[in-house]
Order: sequence, then C-alpha cells, then structure tokens
Amino acid sequence: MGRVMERNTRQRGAIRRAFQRASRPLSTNEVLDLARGEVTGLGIATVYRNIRTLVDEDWLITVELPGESPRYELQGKGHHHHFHCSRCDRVFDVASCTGNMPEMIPPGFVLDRHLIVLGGLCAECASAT
Amino acid sequence: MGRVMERNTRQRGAIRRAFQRASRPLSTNEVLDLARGEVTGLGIATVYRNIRTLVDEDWLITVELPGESPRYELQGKGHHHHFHCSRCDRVFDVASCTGNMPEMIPPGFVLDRHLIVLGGLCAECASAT
DNA sequence: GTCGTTGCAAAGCGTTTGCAGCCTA
DNA sequence: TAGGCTGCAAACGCTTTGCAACGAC
Repeated sequence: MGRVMERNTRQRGAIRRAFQRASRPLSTNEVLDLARGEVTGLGIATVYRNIRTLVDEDWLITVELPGESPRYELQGKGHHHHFHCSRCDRVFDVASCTGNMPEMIPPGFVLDRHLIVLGGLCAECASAT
Repeated sequence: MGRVMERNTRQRGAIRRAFQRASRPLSTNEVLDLARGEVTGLGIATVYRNIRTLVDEDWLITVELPGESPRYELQGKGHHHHFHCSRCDRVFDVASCTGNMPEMIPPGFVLDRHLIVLGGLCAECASAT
C-alpha cells in the first residue's frame, strides 16, 4: 500500500508551469516548445510521459478534437467546450453550453456524454486577415 | 484536359456496396471486413485508396470524431450529427441539431462550423446489459 | 544509496506510398 | 493495348517503450 512519492524534477516543473500559464488547451508539441524555454534539451518522450502522469492523477484533463491530436488543460474548469482555429490551429475554451442534448438521441440509446466543437478563426487570426 | 475515366473494379464495387448497405458511418476496418465478404484477399491499402477517391469525388463524406479514427458515410444526408457507442464502438447518425451555436463564441471569433458528438450506449448494447 | 526520472534510440501502430503485375475499357 | 488499379512491402509520422545514466529525496 501507500503510493510512491512523486519527485519534482526540473522537467516536470516546467511542464506544469506551461499549463498553468496557458489560458487554453495545449498540444504535446506546444508543451514541448513552452517547457524548452526553461529546460533546454527536454525530450519529447518526457513530455508524453509527464502528460500521461498528470492526466492519471487528475491534474490535467484530455481535450479530444475530431481529426486532431489531443490537447490537455488544467482540471477543474467545469463543463465547457472548445473552439478550434483553422488558421493557427490553437484551441480555446468556450464557456456556455446550449443544453437540450437529450432530445436528439434515438429511442433506446443511453446518453452519457456530449461534446461540442466549434471551428473557424480566433480573434487574432480573424483580425489579421 | 478532361478527367481520366474511372474504372469499376470488383474491389471498388464491393467498397461502394458496403457503404450503400450500411445505415451508419463506417471505419476503414469496418469497410475492409464488409468488402472482404465479396472480395477475398482485398488489401487494406486498396480500401484506404478508394475511400480517399470517393471522398475526393464527393461520393463519401468524412465523419471525424474526437479521439477516434475517422468514419465515412454517403454524401447527401444533410446536416446531422453523430452518436458514438462506447461499448461496440459503432457510430450512428443523429438527425436534429440544437442550434444557437453562435451565442457561444467569444467576441472577435468567426464561426464557420460546429460539430456535436453524443456518446453512451446504442440501443443494442443498452438492452444487452 | 534508492529508485523514480530522463534522453536517446528502437519499437509500435495506423496510414500512405513505391512498384511490378493485373485487368478494365 | 494503355494506363488506371491492386496487393505487397517498405516508408512515414506520431506515440510508446527499453535501457543505462542521472538526480531528487
């Protein structure tokens, strides 16, 4: 019994800070770029391993998007959805939810989750047109 | 100029029929399994190549789901969304749409698409519990 | 000193591509 | 018969894993 102590390495600290500073979900490569600002030579395998660990311990949640590699963001933001910018490829949080999902399902089906992904241009890319 | 004639091979015919008979979006492997019923020895590369061709000529549309490999279905079904069964992994069409997406986006963002994915158990899996 | 963690390189896995032979038109 | 199409195997890109060295506690 008893969980093994988790160690605080420079790498793990840099990865955690990348998420804490970001206001949006990050991809593995975005984390690698951000964390390399602190830890040069940081390996991609270390980023993958730490993200998995942080998801396992519920510090991060996985944000799955259609046709995209997963993003990750801090746990505890409550129910929300996401917006994917087709120009810069970044993902942003969207606060509200339209509700009335249950009306949409066929008879006999049991609904236990729903996901909404919006797409288009983020404010930055839209104004840069 | 002028497009090159497309040939009707046994393989392509079997792949087309798999989609015509299915009432739901199919994955590459589902297509392989179904089409192999007609064409033994059918190669997976042929399935990938034909699906790509059929999407390019708008005979099929791509159904992208978060964290899943893409499914494909016949073009021309109009606006609808999808339900993913977490037990059998099959995907089903869902007819209606809740609307009021535009209200959800942050200021400055330009919305050009939205996607809703419902999840849970399909009628078959739910009744088999 | 222990043993969790890291970087590197190799292994996996699903998808794509090169190629020689096949087969439709 | 031309050239699009197919099956096989190799190549790809992304993610995971094996391993010896490293370093947090």
